[in-house]
Amino acid sequence: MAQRIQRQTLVNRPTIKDVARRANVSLKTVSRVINSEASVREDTRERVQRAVDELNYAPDQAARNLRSATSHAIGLVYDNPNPYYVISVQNGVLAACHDQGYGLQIHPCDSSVPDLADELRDLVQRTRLAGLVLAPPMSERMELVRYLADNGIKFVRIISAAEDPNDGYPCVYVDDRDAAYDITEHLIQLGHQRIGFLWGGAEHRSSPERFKGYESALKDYDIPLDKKLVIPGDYSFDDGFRGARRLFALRDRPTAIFGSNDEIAAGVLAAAKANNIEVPYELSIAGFEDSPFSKQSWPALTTAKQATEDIARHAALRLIAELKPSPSGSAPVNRGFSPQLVIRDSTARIGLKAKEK
Amino acid sequence: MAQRIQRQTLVNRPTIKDVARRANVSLKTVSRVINSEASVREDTRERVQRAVDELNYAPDQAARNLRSATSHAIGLVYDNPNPYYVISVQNGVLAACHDQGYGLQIHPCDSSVPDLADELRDLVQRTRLAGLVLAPPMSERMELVRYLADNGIKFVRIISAAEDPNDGYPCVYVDDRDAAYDITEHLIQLGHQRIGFLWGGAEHRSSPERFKGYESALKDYDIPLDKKLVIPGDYSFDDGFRGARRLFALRDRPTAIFGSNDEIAAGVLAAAKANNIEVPYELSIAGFEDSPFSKQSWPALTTAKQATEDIARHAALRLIAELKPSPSGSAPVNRGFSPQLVIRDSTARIGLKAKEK
DNA sequence: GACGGCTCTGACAACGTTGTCAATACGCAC
DNA sequence: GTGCGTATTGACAACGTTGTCAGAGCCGTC
Repeated sequence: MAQRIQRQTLVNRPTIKDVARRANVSLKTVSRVINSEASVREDTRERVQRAVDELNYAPDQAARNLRSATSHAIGLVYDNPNPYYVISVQNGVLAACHDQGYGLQIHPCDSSVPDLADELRDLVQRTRLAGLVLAPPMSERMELVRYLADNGIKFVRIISAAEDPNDGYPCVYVDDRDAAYDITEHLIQLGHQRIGFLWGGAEHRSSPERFKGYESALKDYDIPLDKKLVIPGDYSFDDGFRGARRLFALRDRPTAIFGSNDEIAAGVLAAAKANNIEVPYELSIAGFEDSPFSKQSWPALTTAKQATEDIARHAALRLIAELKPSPSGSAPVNRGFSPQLVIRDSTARIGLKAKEK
Repeated sequence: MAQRIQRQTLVNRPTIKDVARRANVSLKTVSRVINSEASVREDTRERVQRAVDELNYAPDQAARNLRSATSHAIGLVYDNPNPYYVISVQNGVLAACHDQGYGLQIHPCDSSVPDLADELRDLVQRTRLAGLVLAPPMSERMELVRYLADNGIKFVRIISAAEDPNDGYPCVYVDDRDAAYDITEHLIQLGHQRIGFLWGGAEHRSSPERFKGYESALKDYDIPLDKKLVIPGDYSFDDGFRGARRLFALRDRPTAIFGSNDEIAAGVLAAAKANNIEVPYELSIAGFEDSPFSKQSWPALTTAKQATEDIARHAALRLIAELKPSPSGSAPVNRGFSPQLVIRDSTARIGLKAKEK
């Protein structure tokens, strides 16, 4: 006589019904308390809350998502080869979700596929997502953004822009231009006049933004822009390596190179070593992003620190605020972030010798 | 019978009811087809499938999870400071989930909190997860594993072990010992006799496993183990840096250092540079893991390549197989993976000069 | 004391799916 | 033709929650 194993103890968790019975109210009232709706008498609310606490009740997400018009889960859409960036974004969004009692569906994707828009719409429908957080570069493809908006899909973009774009679509914006200006200015103030610039991927809006910062700092210091010092490429180590080699081959070599992100800068560093160029004494190198490895390379990289996790958290909070019927009447507002210059050992005054430092 | 072709909008996606009407069968039959249950006549199945395709129907996850005893979502639990590792694991698990029509809930956590077990149980209950994939080090904490099992929570562990532990709890295991042996042997065959070893975090079972591989290779080649060459530490750049400095301070310096992962090895590399020790000619360095930056450091790191994404994918497939009532009757089986030695430029024959290479 | 307009509460249906169980159809042996 | 076992199908309830709407209680006004 085999004793049949009981259904998992998992099943025995308390439901809204148990809470209602214990607090001696109806299901609906408990629901109201949980969702902090108005019009529940204070003493009733307390009684229900006590029952909730005693039973350690938590609403069932599946049931909630099924029934309510607006679900309690959002999606995070990204296509970024940089794990440091992705993890930071995930953690920021997760923190916001946890705070607000929302679930999170991560969705890495290939931004180059033609039917990405449909893919995202399907994702939202299938998993009943209340909205999406879009990371670059998807967040910057306007035809995609418009399609989503037209299909009634709520979202918040994380984008690169010097100021609030005010294009009618919600976002959190990062002022890459300003930070790139700071980096370039830092190099100029160290005495560098010939500063190479390695572009990031053209599909990211941050790339032209960073270039604009570079360009504008040069202009402010009356340094002519030499197009031979500006190399297109991708946000990758390999393109940093290749770009640096092209710059090294110039008759009039740059004394400093600004890589559009830390990976590019790491590539430049490797190329310098391969060519026996001593960093920072013969060549200053700056990156952008403040990845952990910018601290760990040798020498440690001068860079611009993005508060990626914070940015992502705010994007998610912005989205969730958008989703909830605003009780205070104040509409959520776009917010801007400015990366901060971080000076480390890969940049030095031009002509300085090792011993003098 | 008038057929209404409706444009699929967010509010109006097709339900199982629409499919049933179109295929002229009952709801239940459609459900059976979707879940590929037995006992549906072939022509009925085809008719339903056609309707599904035509309507582009996809089951609603929320409703499905709510109703069915076994939900269609699993969780991924990790606590790892290495973004490369985490992203690989995520992508592997996601691939499996996508394949099998499962949802994924990621759950980064702090493995040092005392009530982690309760946290995970709550997570499973609240989000109705059908099971968990546990990454190290949580996967290797037996009291946690037992607690989960006792509470009827299904899981599959990703663990470090030389062979199937056969401890009754399902896993996918990685033979770190064997790979560490290979790395050590590679160094020995290059002529190194004094090989430093930097431990990884003690809470990871991979750490002693890798040490055992090191130990056993030395023994096989009759090289006495010098305890002064073995330094405890964490899987971090900083501990690699500090450990290397301690080794450099020894009267009889090692000619090679085996760092338990690539980050440690990167720390060793930085320390070598800080001490003007030329790699690989004065010092060979090996890592473990094959992170992208092992290719990008200078010189590129000799390491062991773990097929992390594949491992994670199999762990998830193993879990899902466990969850489904096995139709073929074959119980899912634990599977082992062996990292492969990857020789790059950070290791060289002892005494070799730069020019000779 | 009837009434209107609040505030608060509850009964009930509904969301889209799967589990249970009964009903029907079919094939085959007698 | 009858009976029986198996294959296939469908009706209905149920999962746990929220939306709708109506009801109950209270207060102040005429």
